[in-house]
Amino acid sequence: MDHMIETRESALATALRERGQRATPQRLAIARVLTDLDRHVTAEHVHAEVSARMPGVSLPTVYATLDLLEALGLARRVASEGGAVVYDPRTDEHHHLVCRGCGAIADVDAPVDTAGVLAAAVATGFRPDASQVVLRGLCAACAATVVSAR
Amino acid sequence: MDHMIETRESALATALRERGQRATPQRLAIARVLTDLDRHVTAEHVHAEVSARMPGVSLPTVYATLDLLEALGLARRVASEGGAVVYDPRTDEHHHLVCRGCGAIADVDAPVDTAGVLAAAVATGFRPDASQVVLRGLCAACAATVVSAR
DNA sequence: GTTTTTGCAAATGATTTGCATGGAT
DNA sequence: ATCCATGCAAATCATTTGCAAAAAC
Repeated sequence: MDHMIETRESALATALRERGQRATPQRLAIARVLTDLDRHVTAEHVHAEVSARMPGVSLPTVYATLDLLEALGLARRVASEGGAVVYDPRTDEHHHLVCRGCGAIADVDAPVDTAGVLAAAVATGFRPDASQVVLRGLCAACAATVVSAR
Repeated sequence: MDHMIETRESALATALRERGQRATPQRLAIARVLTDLDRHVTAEHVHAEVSARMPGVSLPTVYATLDLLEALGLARRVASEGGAVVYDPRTDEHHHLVCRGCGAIADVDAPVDTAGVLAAAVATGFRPDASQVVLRGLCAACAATVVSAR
């Protein structure tokens, strides 16, 4: 059992070391929390959960680690309402609905061909890590509020 | 000439009144600034420029008005780095590159078929106002920095 | 006249920074 | 032994809120 845990941690630890990054217990814990929570989270959310497992981890460390995990391709930022940055442990292709009323973010799993934009981006020298379609509008609940407010 | 200006202002003024909103000089000035600047802007940018034309306009008013203009479909939010919210006066379909190194945002004009996601979104009761593809990655300048830092 | 919008000041929320200590390699 | 990462506290930045006065309808 100890052996399994060791093996699982090693995968990330190795990935970090290969990039010249140090495999600290905080980073491993934060990465674990991210995959365990398995939903859209803010730095505060991650900090709360990681603190329960490993007391003393600071918020600045969580911010720095989430940035790092994004650079490693292990997490993605989703376009948020402008408040807190939201991270997504899903790294497969999917898209997002952002409600301009309440700020809720929902996933959408529909295929989109982004080859054209990707090619145009690369042509300008941009090196894309991830793509997502973002739809802004009103969620069902907020749309109902606007109508009833008339 | 006075007549032309009056006519131009009336278009927005009428649109506002039709929605039960008041056509205040601040709102008209902010809307004008947005189209005149014709680039990605933050509330601070808009405030600086509108202040030059109409001293005394407050930042909270700029925030409220940008929100309103987005709801009216006269401006769009673009997915930003997480710092300040960025508004775009372009309301035609186009997409964005966001650099995770420096936060720069660039436009991409390549067609993307978002019909599938839109349909999936509407099926959940979401009412979309706008769609955009967001590519996160490194701009040419930041990509060069990473390579040279090795 | 009534209701909304504005401006001001203060509050709140998110993220970053500086610096000394501790830890990973 | 070296250099990077962490924790703490404070600073900074963006945005929102409460409330009284002014303006639009």
